[in-house]
Amino acid sequence: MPGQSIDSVLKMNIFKLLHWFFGGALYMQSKKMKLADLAKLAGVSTSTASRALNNNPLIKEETRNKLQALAKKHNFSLNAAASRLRLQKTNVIAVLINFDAETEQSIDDPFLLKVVSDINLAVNRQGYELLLSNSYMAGDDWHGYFIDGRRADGVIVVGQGKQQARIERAAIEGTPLVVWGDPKTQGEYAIVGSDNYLAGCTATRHLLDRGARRLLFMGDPAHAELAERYRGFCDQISKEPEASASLLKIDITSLAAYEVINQTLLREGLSFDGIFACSDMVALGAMKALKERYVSIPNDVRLVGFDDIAMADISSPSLTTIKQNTRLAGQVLVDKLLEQLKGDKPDSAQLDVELVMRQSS
Amino acid sequence: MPGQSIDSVLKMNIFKLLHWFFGGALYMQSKKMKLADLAKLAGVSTSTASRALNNNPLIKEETRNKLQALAKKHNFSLNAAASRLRLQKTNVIAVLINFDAETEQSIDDPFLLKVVSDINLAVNRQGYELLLSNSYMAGDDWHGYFIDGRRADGVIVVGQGKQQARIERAAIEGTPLVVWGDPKTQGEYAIVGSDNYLAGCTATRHLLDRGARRLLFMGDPAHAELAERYRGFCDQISKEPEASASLLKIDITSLAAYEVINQTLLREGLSFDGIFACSDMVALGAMKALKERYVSIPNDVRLVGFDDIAMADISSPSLTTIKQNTRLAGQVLVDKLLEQLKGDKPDSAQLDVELVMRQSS
DNA sequence: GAACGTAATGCAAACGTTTGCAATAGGGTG
DNA sequence: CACCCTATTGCAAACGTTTGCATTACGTTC
Repeated sequence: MPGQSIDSVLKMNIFKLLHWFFGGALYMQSKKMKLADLAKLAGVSTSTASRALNNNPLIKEETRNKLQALAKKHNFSLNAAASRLRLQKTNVIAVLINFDAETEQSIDDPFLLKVVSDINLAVNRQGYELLLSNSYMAGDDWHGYFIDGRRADGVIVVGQGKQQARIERAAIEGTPLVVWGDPKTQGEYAIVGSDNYLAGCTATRHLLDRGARRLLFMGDPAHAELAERYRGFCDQISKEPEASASLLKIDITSLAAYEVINQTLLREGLSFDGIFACSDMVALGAMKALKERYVSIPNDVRLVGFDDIAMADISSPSLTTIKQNTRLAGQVLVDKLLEQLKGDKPDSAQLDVELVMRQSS
Repeated sequence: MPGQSIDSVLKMNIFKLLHWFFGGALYMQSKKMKLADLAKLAGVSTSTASRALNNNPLIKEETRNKLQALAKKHNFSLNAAASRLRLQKTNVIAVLINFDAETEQSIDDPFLLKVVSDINLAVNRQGYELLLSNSYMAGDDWHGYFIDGRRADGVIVVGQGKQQARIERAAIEGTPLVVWGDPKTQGEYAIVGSDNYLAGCTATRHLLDRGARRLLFMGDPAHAELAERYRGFCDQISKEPEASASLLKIDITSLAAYEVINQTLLREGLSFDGIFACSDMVALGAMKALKERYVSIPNDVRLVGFDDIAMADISSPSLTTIKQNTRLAGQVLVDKLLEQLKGDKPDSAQLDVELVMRQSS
């Protein structure tokens, strides 16, 4: 009958469709192969398979190679969740961007992002993975969230912040922990950072050497790192009889810097001839304000920044600045964290900085 | 006897020591409390405890509150590894920074970092965590590594790259996947990105409107996104009879831009009066070279960038640019990924761009 | 008071690894 | 051939959750 023939055509197509579906598209996500399956395929026990994949010398090299080849052939990967559960170890390092109660806001300082990026490299080089987190996710109980929660084996905190209670608490509770911040701060935890005092001295001395006498510090000494830079700044100025200093306390953004320089110029005219900015972004904000009012850099005002972000080299005039070695920082941060995972209690570390002289001074 | 008394004193001290040791310092890292312990404390079964903490309405509200309070009191957190194993779900989204076989090198374009940062926000807002990864860790078999390996539930790829084989493969193998790139590219996967063609048109039209006639495009059309921008560029120029165009094919770095402009000026003099740079970093590199040779911006050369990074506003002259909405991009990327986790197959999405007019044009 | 319905809770299996210990194989020695 | 030694492999338990199903408690209805 005609009806039947149509029916069977339909059926055939449906079959084809199903075949394609299950044999093709869905085949890919068919039951994920587990270690036991791999073992069966190789004709060994799961224990042998496990050891073989982990390169355990207990297993004959021949067997090991065979299993590793088989695993590669079948795109087999171990279930990390299961491993972590069994081993009580995650092979993950959490990086915690630490902001002060700021409204949920993404990072805009390129320097911090660079630090994260360099930490990422160092973490990978050690065979760990990187969980990018922030106070929003981790809440206040960092130890509970990361360590007890088996989300990471240790934590790197980027940004000391103004209040260090949560860091201190996590450290006391036994969280393997390293902080990027001011290494002179005393606490229960290891801190890696530049020698901010020395850097402050160097930058200021450089300004003085260039003939500046009425100096400005732009930044907020409430931050531990900036406090050190400011201390170096003040110390150097006190050594120079004719030099005077003042402090422009601002948020660490280029916008704040731009505005405060504008206001200062309006109010007092050109009451300074040298600026030590606490970051390159601040320096560049200041530079913009100065240029708009036709203040010549470096003739009228010498300008030194901090960080050596990419823009420091591109701005015009290019920006003299203190270079922080983020690459090394990432390395050291991770090394110190891994030491803690081994049970040691590493000290804080000061990294050398470097004055990069460019046109702005 | 005297001997005994000494003995007992010793013993007492040892006891004290042990007490301090286990009751004090080590107490902190004493056996991590597990769900069963919490349940015992509350006098319920582990199943009830589990359900209570997960707010399962099967459990009486009173019991739920009690358990949640108890958990908070004891800083209890569920073992994520165990949950993930049992649930076959990680609640993690991997973000994969995709570079082209470049030597192990950290990102330096602030724009990409901004994208990552905005993705991070969006991911968190959905209650997921963010695994920051790269091709170095993930190898070629992304599906195996992330999905089968139960490291993440889905992947967001930042940077389409020049070769898309690995992306395609992962998509075919069923990886929930979204890419930040050129949404016009056809493929097995959803792509989110700006409308680069339109953006190219807008930027170029703007240059033409400002009177530029001999235009330069700086960038490498081998990248899908840049190809679209270039296409828009060419289309607009072809509509303007007297306008001419040329292409400076360079890496997307400010340094490359600086050098190529320098060379061009040396070789040909000022052979152009308008530049469309494929990124702000490129634009700023070009700007530096121009300023050093006293080419006036925007009088002699009008300059338009792309991205609207923070620096665009601070440079002087400030940089006219095409703003990409990274905030929204993060949101959309995550939304589309979550759709896939639900089983849907979302389409690519084009985001609107905006011409931000500043002094450079 | 038996039967039933509903709300709340408990039991036990399962997720996929890793590893201490037991077991086996194979080869050399007395 | 019995014995032992070593090199290799297998067995089974454990890691800490979640959840289908069974069970209990308790009030209601006939």
